[in-house]
Amino acid sequence: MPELPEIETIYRGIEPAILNQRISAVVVINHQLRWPIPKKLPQVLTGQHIKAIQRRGKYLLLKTQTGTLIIHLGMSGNLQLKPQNHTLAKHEHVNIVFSNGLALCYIDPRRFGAILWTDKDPLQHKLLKNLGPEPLDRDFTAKHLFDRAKRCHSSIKQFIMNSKVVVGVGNIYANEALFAAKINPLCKASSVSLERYQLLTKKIKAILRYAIKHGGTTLRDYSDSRGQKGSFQNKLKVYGRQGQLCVNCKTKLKQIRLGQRSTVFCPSCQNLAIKH
DNA sequence: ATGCGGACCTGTTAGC
DNA sequence: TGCTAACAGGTCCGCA
Repeated sequence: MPELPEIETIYRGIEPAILNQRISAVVVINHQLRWPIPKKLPQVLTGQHIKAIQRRGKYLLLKTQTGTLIIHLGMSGNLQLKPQNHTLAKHEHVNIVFSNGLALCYIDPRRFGAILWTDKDPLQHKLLKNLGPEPLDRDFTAKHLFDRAKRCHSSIKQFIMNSKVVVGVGNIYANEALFAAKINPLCKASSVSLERYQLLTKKIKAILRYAIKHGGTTLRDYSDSRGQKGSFQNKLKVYGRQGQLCVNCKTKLKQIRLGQRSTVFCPSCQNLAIKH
């Protein structure tokens, strides 16, 4: 489900509803996510206030007086705001109930997501401390990619999907950004020129911003915290369009698998190998 | 240090 | 119609 634009959309939806709110109850229906939800969570959270909410890559951080709740939505997770007396959805695993009567509901069919607690600096948590820069921040630059790529042997697509290189670029937006920058996804990251990385950096930023503006991409079941679907799926130029014609040159789009992920590109427009 | 495949899960769809 | 296999928005872990 969620890449950076989807997480950002969820973040913007829940922030005004739960900031400074008091947690009146925490109900865990199923502890078994990617890692077990800490047993002590209801005890730790109840009575606390949400002091700040932050997104780091695809992680959401909910800070209270005593620590931080680290939430990752995995492949199929979602957060929904509902009245506290709502009926439970299928695959609804956690409810965080606030004194304003709203419940923040964690729903995740595949349970690849995670809900963890830390009382230390969350950015130094094992899962977050090695993350690369935020793609929409100033320190995400062409030079950063170019320098980092020198010691990388993988393809450009796997390179930009590596969260140690840059966070938030998942399969959909990796495909779209490489198409926009006219780079073949199979091309070695180390063979891409600084000039081409300048174009790619611009395209990644532009596509992520544009997707956020459109509320993210709803392929099957993604929706924001109020149940609203995204619309960026209508703007996709290559992802999911294998066999259809390139919007630029009418060549048939090709699909391959790269690192077990579906990869779609235009063999004509994205012909950049070593040259640029 | 880097890279690869497997693992974690359920649901939907394509193909026979 | 029904069964099976492949695939789906992520990413950690163990091993080479």
